[in-house]
Amino acid sequence: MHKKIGEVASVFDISVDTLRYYEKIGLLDRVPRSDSGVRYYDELLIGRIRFIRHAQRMGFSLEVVKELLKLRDKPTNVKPQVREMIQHKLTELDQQIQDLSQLRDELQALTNTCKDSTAAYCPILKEFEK
Amino acid sequence: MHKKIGEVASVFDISVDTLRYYEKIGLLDRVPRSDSGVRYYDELLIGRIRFIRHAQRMGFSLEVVKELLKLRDKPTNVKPQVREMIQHKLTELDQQIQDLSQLRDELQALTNTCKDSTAAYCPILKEFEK
DNA sequence: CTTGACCCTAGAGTTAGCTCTAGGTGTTTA
DNA sequence: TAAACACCTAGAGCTAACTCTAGGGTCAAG
Repeated sequence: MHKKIGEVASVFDISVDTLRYYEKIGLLDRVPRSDSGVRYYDELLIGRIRFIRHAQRMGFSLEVVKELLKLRDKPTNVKPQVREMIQHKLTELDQQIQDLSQLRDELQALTNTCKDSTAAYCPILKEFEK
Repeated sequence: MHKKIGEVASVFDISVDTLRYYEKIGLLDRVPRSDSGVRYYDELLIGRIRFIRHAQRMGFSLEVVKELLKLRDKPTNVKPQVREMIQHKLTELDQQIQDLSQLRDELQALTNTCKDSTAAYCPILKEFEK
């Protein structure tokens, strides 16, 4: 049942370097080694890695994932803290989406500037002078 | 009329380091120096910096800005190339916006999982195990 | 008994766009 | 004349999340 690093890596489609890196930065405690030093990951560890990847996919930085892992390790009720972290991320995402949307609209307007133009110079580049 | 680096920096609200950096990476040619080695920026150079900052605000990386500057320096009609670069950026932005929106929706769904829950454990953290 | 596939470590390199450091020159104000 | 302040250079450091390098160990198959 216990998997070596290469096997775990292919399960999650990440590199062995990434797994060693997670250990190095303390996202995982020191992974148990065989006598010859080979890492062996049990189901608990693999669950932890799954958690990390999932949280990361949800847009959380590894630093925040670390905090989430701490909360996960706590036996107490941690809903309020977790909810707050998610709320914070939601707010951040909304801001990012808004910023990008505004940018897109401005760029769109820029291409319209140029549309059907018969000018010899490029009106878009001219716009960047402002 | 010619401005020293500190003055230019404050015009654009950037640091002098940033201006020297732009020169170092070839976004600006070697800026003319006084006998004692002090940089002096004329209107042409300042226009170029304005162009850089504007293009950067529009979401282009400095590498792409470099290409835009090359096009700007060309006397020939460059509209098609520029339009294509803008189109490319637009596509990229649309993808990013879509990705972030999906993320937001998933996170939102996650907080709903938890809402009004009376469970002792945190359903959100549970969700990350999957 | 050697080749190849895997594993190990410590530490350096990557990316973008700055930002800072150390050590020095020049200019301006009290 | 001396302190304060802006300028100069070369090069290192920062962030995040890896990715790679060098040098070496372990193990099964042929």
